[in-house]
Amino acid sequence: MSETQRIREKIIDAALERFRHYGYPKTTMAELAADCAMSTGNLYRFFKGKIDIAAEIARRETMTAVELLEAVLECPYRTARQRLEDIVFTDLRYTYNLFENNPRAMELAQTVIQERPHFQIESLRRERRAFQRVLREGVENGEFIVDNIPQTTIALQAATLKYRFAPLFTNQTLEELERELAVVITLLIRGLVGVANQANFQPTAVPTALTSLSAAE
Amino acid sequence: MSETQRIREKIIDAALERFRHYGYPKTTMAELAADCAMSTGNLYRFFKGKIDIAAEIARRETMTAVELLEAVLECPYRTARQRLEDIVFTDLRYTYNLFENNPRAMELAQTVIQERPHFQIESLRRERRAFQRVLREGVENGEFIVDNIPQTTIALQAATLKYRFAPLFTNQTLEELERELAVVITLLIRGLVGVANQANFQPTAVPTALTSLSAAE
DNA sequence: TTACTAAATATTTTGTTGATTGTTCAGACA
DNA sequence: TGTCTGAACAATCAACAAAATATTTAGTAA
Repeated sequence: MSETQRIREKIIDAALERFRHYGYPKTTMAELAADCAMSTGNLYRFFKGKIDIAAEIARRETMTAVELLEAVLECPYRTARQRLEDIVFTDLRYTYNLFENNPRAMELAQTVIQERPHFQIESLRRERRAFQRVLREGVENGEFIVDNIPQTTIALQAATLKYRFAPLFTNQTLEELERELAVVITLLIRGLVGVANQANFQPTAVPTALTSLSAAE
Repeated sequence: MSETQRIREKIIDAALERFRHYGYPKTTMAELAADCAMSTGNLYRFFKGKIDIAAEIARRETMTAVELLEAVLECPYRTARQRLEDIVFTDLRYTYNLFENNPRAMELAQTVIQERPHFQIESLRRERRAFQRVLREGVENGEFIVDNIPQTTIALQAATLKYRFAPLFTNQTLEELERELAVVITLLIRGLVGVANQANFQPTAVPTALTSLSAAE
């Protein structure tokens, strides 16, 4: 890791700590500089501005979310249907817990999206890759019948929109959201599978937690 | 109509006019009172407060939306599938146009929801009745196979959430949203119809406008 | 030249004040 | 008695100054 990179990490660490404790607006560049034992002006050699520090933190958060999805997809011996369920439930639980046990995270996300509208588009695009991968797998092994994979990927993402920023739309509990999502995903999957696979079709049940989402971080 | 009711209408009319032109916050109770040739204090005999006037206006807007849905559902000789498509596209187009050609409407809606959280729940409940009616019809005539109608109604509503307050989530054009919704609803309907009806299943095409949504009001 | 500081400057936030506005209520009027 | 007014009161807003903060830059040291 380059020296520049190392210093960037130090700044990020300091910001992570302060944003979590005091929130984005109450954290000053002077404080971050002091934490890193450098002058305020020097921060600007590592980040273009304050919002860029927040954007980098938010970006990493979405990256770890996507990595979590990819880890879930690595799990062997699962049908495409199961993988799709894994994705949406993991996604719901991850974002729900993130916003639940870290109230500042929502504020940070909204600030970044407000200042950098492209951020949201990129995050959605990254998440969509996981959907698309599962869809393609399912089509290849004959489990799904889809004529236009990119379009259907977008549709799946749109139909499960509510379960990403759930706390933004509703104050339902995680359990309620999970039960609701199970019905939604049942419908969607029945829409994806071919006639042959509908014979013994069972509704989706709320799966038990796939990964232990520790409260820390 | 009682005299009290008549005066309430007069107040609503004045508020409608002023909210549309100057917005909710810039409209004063004194102005509304003057419009109705009464004292400020007297307004409070007809509405509990300023927000209640806004809430009544918003409630009526949702009522006409629901009435529009019900009118669409009156259209004879349509399959349950077509009716479901009618609902979601009508809904999308109605709300999109409402917020499009009346920028104050969004502000009003958000103010009311903020102050009266129950408002949104009630609106969704009313809209859900239309979904549920179609679902029940579809099940009765064998077109749909649904084991739990209320649950599935909620799921349908959740999956099409994006297409109600669309301008809130995205700056996509109506055409883009329509194309996307067509794919979503195709998936959902394939998830609803029984195996027997999947034989010659065709994707949903974006329907031409069902009703002429005049720009006025 | 490169990495940095510290001061200069631009922008944003905060606090304060007066004015405006929402709401209540004592009393007038019919 | 029931309807309504207008003043009283409370809450909110708007404007502006002061302070805090973000960002830029001139200058220093290695």
